[in-house]
Amino acid sequence: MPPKKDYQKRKRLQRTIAHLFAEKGYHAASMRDIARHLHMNQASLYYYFENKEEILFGLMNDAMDEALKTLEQICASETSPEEKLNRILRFYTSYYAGDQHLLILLVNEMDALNQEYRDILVGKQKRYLLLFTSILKDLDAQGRMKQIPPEVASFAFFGMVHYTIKWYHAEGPVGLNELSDTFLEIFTRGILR
Amino acid sequence: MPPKKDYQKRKRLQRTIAHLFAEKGYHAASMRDIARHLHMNQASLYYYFENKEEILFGLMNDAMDEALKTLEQICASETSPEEKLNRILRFYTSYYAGDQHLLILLVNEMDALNQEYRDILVGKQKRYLLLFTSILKDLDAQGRMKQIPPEVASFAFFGMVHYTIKWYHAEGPVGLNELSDTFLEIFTRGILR
DNA sequence: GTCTATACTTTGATAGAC
DNA sequence: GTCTATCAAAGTATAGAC
Repeated sequence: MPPKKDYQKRKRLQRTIAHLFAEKGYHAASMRDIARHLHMNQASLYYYFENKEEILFGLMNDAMDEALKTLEQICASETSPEEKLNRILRFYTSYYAGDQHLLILLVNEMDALNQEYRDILVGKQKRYLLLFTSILKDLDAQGRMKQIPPEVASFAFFGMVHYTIKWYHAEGPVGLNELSDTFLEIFTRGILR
Repeated sequence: MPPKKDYQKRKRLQRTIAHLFAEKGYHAASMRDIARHLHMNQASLYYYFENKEEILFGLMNDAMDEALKTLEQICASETSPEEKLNRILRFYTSYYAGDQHLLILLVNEMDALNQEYRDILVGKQKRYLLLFTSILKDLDAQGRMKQIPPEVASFAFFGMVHYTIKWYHAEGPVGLNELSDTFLEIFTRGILR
């Protein structure tokens, strides 16, 4: 199947759909909902997209690629492991200044995809995890880290950060910088004096 | 609408349905799927349950009540804040020895419920958060805690723990006790020496 | 209590005019 | 490119026999 025309508009539509998918959930948002949201006819959607699942995959895949690219840049940079963690946290919190919906999709909607699509994203997630864990192993090689399974520590980090989609609002009392700093403190040094 | 009879069987059916909802997701699991899974006719489900949504709410509400009860007991006990955190972690990891599906539903499927149902559960979640945060404030009153917004710390904790549903398997290399201990260490003291 | 049969709604997707 | 009209499939739920 040849790629559809009008990439500009396609991208623009995708971004709006991301909001809808994130707010209502992929399954709960029907193609009619989407069309209404875009002020366009339902049938017209099929000019830009193959089908509903392809929309979701496109969104998640692009978001995953961008996250991977960012993490790769951070890992390749000549800075301390702690500064790398700091930059990763800044990247995550930047989602909330801009488009947190993509993070919501990545966390919530993996199961909505078919096997083929899911395999692709899971593969990229594994690379992502590996890259992150390598930072912790650098810390460990410097003798700075406790005897903690690096994977458990990685998942603890992701859990802490990804869970923000369930409670954090950038308009609330906690600012983005404070959030980021607090997470770094908790993860590296804990909550106790 | 009067409550249905045969509570024993209803409970038994509910438990199986919890597995299906957790594995496929609430929306993706149809009443036909459920019936097939239970080796029973689709129509027969409506003898035990009012409708599909009531099944999910019943499961989540029971799970939430049990979690609240446990947390209340822990908070009321005469032990140190750290021991309380330890017991809470043990309670969470016990989900994985037994029925992690309920935790998955609580984390994933809140949006699937209608406003009325959701309000009930959100109310209980808020009580849960308040109780947990009170433990951190006890620590703070003892002067043992860093200058960290208690709510952010609470959510960091829940994030770390709830995220296990995305990656942890009790059959894997990391045992339940090790998981629990590691989480307590990371949360209270961090990953660095 | 469990079944067959079916009503009714919503869904994703397509055909074809313009 | 966008629309109207429509389809087949799948969804939840109910009626009523046994």
